[in-house]
Amino acid sequence: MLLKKHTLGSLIWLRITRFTQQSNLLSNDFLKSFDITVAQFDVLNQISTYQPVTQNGLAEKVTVSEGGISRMLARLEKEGYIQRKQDWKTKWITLTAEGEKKMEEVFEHQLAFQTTLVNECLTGEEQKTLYNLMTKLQKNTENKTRN
Amino acid sequence: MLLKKHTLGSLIWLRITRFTQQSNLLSNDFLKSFDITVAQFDVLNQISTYQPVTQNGLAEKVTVSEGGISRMLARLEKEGYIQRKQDWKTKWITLTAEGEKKMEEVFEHQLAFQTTLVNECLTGEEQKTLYNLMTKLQKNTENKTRN
DNA sequence: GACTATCACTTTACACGTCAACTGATAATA
DNA sequence: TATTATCAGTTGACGTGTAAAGTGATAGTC
Repeated sequence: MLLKKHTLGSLIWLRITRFTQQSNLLSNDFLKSFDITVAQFDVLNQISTYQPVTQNGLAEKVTVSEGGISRMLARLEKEGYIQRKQDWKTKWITLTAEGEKKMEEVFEHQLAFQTTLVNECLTGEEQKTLYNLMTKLQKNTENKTRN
Repeated sequence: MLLKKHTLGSLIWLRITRFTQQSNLLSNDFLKSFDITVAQFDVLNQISTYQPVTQNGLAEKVTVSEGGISRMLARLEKEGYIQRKQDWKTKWITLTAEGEKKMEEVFEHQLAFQTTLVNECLTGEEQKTLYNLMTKLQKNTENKTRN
């Protein structure tokens, strides 16, 4: 019996997986000069946007487990980028002055880096299309995760 | 001064990152019943397609570092799914009978799982478009990695 | 006031990824 | 033969993800 080796869906999945892996490599390499990783940038960026925010809320924003965000924040706190204030049962996260400064320093470069990677190979129209399709796909997947 | 918070490129990047993370969660959860992870499936699948293959070759196929593939294969060998045969300077990787059996058992289910995730939210036409755009993007990124 | 529940977070054990330093097999040369 | 280079893979230190068990603060109930 002849078995199907792949479908359009599985090919898409493969491309996305490889892209993510490779683009993280590039980003980490780039961010090394700022002494920060792409995961740390992602978290700091979300805090900067949504602060003050609880750990739970942050975990949801960056799609990471509670345990994962706990460890990440411990590191960022040790580095002096963020602070946690216990209030009632929850801890509220904010950037420290040093964290704000770091983000100011890094943000535009990382944004330019990501933007260039896409601009180099896709037209504006193509980017809009890709964004719409990826949004559909991601939202569908997100809904399934909530169960 | 008003700073730009994001570009189409960075929004795409975010969607892709979140999708990857969430879809890996779902896949791992699904594959748990087969006692295998999505990373292991990916590697076994590549071996099954390209065997016999060297560790170097395999590392490139799955976009993982030499060290990473070495550890992964050590695990898979311990589980009895693959074997490594030293020949000259290189080690050639093949699936064992048990590995073949595992893949036969898992493959179609994982393929169906991935396919469904995409079919649920995108039309055939949209899938073709997404595949083409992701291919462009991934290839562009891949080229940059080679330097 | 003591018991229990619950929420928010932490910790542990482990998978999987990186880089950089190391090892082992072969080849090439003095 | 001894020295050195090189290629292929391994290992160590560490970042980041998970699940599941543990902890500490608060609330509700007997």
